[in-house]
Amino acid sequence: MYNQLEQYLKDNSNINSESIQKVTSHFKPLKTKRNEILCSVGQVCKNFYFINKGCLRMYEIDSKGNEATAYFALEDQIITAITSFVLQKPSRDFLVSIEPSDLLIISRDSFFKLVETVPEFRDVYNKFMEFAFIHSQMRIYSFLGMEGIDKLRWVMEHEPKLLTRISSKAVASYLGMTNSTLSKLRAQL
Amino acid sequence: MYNQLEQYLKDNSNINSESIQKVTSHFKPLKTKRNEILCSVGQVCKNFYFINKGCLRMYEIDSKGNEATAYFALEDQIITAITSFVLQKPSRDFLVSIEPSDLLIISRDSFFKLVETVPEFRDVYNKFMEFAFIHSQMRIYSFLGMEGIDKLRWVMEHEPKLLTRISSKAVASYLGMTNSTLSKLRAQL
DNA sequence: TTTAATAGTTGTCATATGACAACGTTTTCA
DNA sequence: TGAAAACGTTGTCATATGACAACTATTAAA
Repeated sequence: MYNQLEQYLKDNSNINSESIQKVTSHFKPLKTKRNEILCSVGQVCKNFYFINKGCLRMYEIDSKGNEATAYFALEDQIITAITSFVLQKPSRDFLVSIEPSDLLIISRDSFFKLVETVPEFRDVYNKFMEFAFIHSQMRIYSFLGMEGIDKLRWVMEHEPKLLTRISSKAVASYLGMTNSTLSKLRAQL
Repeated sequence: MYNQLEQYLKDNSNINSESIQKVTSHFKPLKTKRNEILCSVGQVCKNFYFINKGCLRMYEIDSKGNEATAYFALEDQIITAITSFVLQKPSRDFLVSIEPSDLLIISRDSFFKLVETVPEFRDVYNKFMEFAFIHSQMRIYSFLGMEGIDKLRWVMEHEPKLLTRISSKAVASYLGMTNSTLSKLRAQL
């Protein structure tokens, strides 16, 4: 149940067994179906998730009704509706399972209590933030001024799993294009 | 000299006078001209900056020779070529002054020593990361699938200073469009 | 101050992409 | 299993934006 999370903690800090025990004890298993909403627009996000199996997606719906995906998280990754989780303001995003998923869930209170009391867990959080930021920068850069075909190639190179596993529609919303455009670009390759 | 930095530290943590003293003592003043390069592509970024006066810009040049601006930092903000600074890999970005600027500079070694030894400074760093990430998310979202005119309106609403202070060319590279397009959009308003 | 370089504006034209629709395929769930 | 919904593909057409160029305005440097 906690093997993957333990490995994640070890990979991202110099954490010892005792602290691992302390940290993992605050995570509870949660099974979701496909398309289950973990955080909805307007809600204040109260939880943080580790993915044992499955896939979550964070996205918003803009003023024209179009979806824009911020990111996807697969196995052995952590995710939350970060802006809302951090600032405790109503979320502009949906956090949704796009596959039936086995998750580990921790409340915000427990999460930040651990951040304060377990230095290694604080390191894990900071690394997560750094990674999230760096990933986000890569996308801004990579996508600004890039043509559709190049965005597609970028994802093929950097996040190929997305293309095999996730619906074209969702990938298109991640690339900032319509699904019909993505379909035509795929045909061009 | 250190008034603004002190205020910044106070605004972003519950730091006491002693720690303020300890932190600020590691920052050294640095005056730059216009268009001075603080970190170049290929360099590993070794410093972190606080801006007393002036403006810095972080950008990259893509494979087609087009500039893409990640962000601008004005007075009372901190900035570095973050990805390189964090990962200590050669930077893909330029960090450049776009005005003559009065900066405070701290080396990466001192910076992370402070992060480890001064809990309040660690908080400041984490807040910076959180802010940087959240800002970056806002842009990804806001710009994905948005038309040029709406991106321009977004900046007018969220970062109006950029439009009055920074060259159109640089703003265009921040919005992911050419300067001629930006110019035409401005005429439309 | 003068000259050169840079930046901004505007026009024309080509093109990538969105909007929409038609259609076939796959998935869902009763 | 069968019906309905969702998804993916492909076509047509309209349009926003890039590329390029010509010109003006502004800024920098000698």
